[in-house]
Amino acid sequence: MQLHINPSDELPIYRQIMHQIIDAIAGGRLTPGEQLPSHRDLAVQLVIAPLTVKKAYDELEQQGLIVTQRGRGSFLSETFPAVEPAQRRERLRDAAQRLLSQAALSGVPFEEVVNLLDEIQKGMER
Amino acid sequence: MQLHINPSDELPIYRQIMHQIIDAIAGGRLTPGEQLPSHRDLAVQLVIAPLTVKKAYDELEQQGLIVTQRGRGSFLSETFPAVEPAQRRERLRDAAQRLLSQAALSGVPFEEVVNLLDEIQKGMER
Amino acid sequence: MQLHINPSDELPIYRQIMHQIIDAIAGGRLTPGEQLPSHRDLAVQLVIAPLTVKKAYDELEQQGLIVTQRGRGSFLSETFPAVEPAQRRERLRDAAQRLLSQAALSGVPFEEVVNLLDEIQKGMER
Amino acid sequence: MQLHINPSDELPIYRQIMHQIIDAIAGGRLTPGEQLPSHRDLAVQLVIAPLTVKKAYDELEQQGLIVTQRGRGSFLSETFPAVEPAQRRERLRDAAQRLLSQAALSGVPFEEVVNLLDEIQKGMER
DNA sequence: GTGGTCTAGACCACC
DNA sequence: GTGGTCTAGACCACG
Repeated sequence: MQLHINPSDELPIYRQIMHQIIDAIAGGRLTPGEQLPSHRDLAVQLVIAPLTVKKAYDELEQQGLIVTQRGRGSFLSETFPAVEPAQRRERLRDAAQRLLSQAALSGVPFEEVVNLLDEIQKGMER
Repeated sequence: MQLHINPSDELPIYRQIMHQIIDAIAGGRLTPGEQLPSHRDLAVQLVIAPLTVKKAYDELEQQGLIVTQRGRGSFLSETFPAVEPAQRRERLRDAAQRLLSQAALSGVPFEEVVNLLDEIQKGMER
Repeated sequence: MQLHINPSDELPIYRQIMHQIIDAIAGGRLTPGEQLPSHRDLAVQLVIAPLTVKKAYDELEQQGLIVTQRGRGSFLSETFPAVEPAQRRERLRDAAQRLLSQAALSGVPFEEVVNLLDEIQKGMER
Repeated sequence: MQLHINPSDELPIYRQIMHQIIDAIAGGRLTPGEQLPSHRDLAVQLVIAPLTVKKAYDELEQQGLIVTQRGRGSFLSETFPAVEPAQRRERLRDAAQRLLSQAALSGVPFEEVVNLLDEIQKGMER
C-alpha cells in the first residue's frame, strides 16, 4: 500500500492517513483481515513521527475499521461496522450536496460531474 | 437567508458560514448583487461572536465572492471569479473521490449515488 | 471536581481519569452540560502532561460523554448516548460475574457483597 | 475446562487465562488438587504461543493458587492463600464501585443490579 | 485562553 | 519485533 501525505495540507496528517486507508478499503485495494504496516514502519516511510500514525490507527480502530493486537500488529476488520441506515443516508446526502455546490460554483455542468464519478468508479474497481 | 451552525462540528464556525453562503450562491438562493446581512446582525441571529462572522465575510471577500463597501454593507459580487481550471478540476475530483469512498464503505451502490445526485440537482434548480 | 491519580497503578493514567469522570457522572456529582476544567488546568492540578489529560477527554468524547468546542472548552453532554440494550446487558453481566468471582475467591459471602453495594449506592446518591 | 480468549481484548491474553481459571475456582468448576492441562496442550487448544500460557501459570503459582511439580504437571492448590483482609476489601470495593457506575450510566436501576447478581450467584452454586 | 496537531524520544508490556 | 503509555515542549487555529 502506497500512501502520500502532504504536511502543508489543511487536513491534519493523521486524517490524511485515515482517509487514504478508508479509500483503499472502499476501493478494494485492502482486503478484510489484511495486516497493515506497523505504525513505526509507516512513520519511517512517510517521514513523520510514529505517534502521528498511531493516532490515525487509533481512530480507525475506534470506528471499527481496524483491529489491533498487542505485540502482533494491526489488521483490517473482517466485518465492517453496520452504520445506521438513516444516519448513513443523511451523511451521504450532505457529501453529495457539497459536491454539487462546488461543481455549480466552478461552472462545471451536472453531466460532467456524473462523467467524473463514472471515471473514478472504474478506477476504484481495479 | 437561513443559516445553521453547529459549534461542536469539526469544521470551524467561520468556515461553516462560508460554506453555507457558497452553497446558497451555487443553489441560486442568493443572486449576484444581493445584499448580505451585516456581520453584527448575522452574529446576533446565530448567537456567536461578531468577529467570527466578520472572518467569514473577510475570507469570502478575499476569494472575490462578496464585495464590502464601507458604510453600506456587504454584497454578493456581480461577476464570480474565474477559478484556475486545473485546480478546479483537481478539487472536484477529490470531493468526488471522497463521496464514492463513503458510499462504497456504507454499502450504497454506485447507481444509488447517481440517483441521489439527480434528486439533489433537481432540488437546486428550483 | 477533585480527581486523584496514582501513577504507579496498573491502569494507565488517562484511563484513571476517564473512570473517575465516568463515576462522577454516574454518581450525579457532574451534571449534564457542565463545563470541565481545561485539559491544561487539569494537567497542572494532577501534575501530569497535558496530552495525557487530553487523551482521556478525547476518548470520552468519542464515547459521546463529553462535547468539545474549539476555543471554548469541554462540556458534559446534555444527552448521554443510548447503548444497545443487548450489549449493555451483556457487559453488565460480565462485570457482575467478575465481582462475584472475586468475592468468592476472597471468601467474602454473597450477603456481604450486597451490603457493600448498598453502602456504595447510598454514597453515590449524595 | 473450556477457556475462551479474545486476542483483541484490551486485557492481555495471559491475564484472560488467569481470570478464567480464577473464576472457575471461585465457581467451583475446578476443585482443589485437580490437575490442569499442560501449558503446551492448553496453548494448542487456544491457538496461542505456549509462552503465553506459561506466563499465566507462573503468575498463578506466584499467587499460590496453583502448584507446579517438575515432570508431573500443574495442580490446583489444596489450600488457597489468605489474602490481606484490608487489601481484599479495598479491591472488592473498587470492583463494586465500577459495577454500579456502569449500571447507573446505562440507566439500569440498582434493584436490577441486585437481581442480576442473585441470578448469577445461583448459577455459580450449581 | 481554548483546543488541535506534531515532534522526538523514552520506557514498558506483550507475543 | 509489536503495540501502549507518557513526557516536555513547540506551533497553529479558533473565539
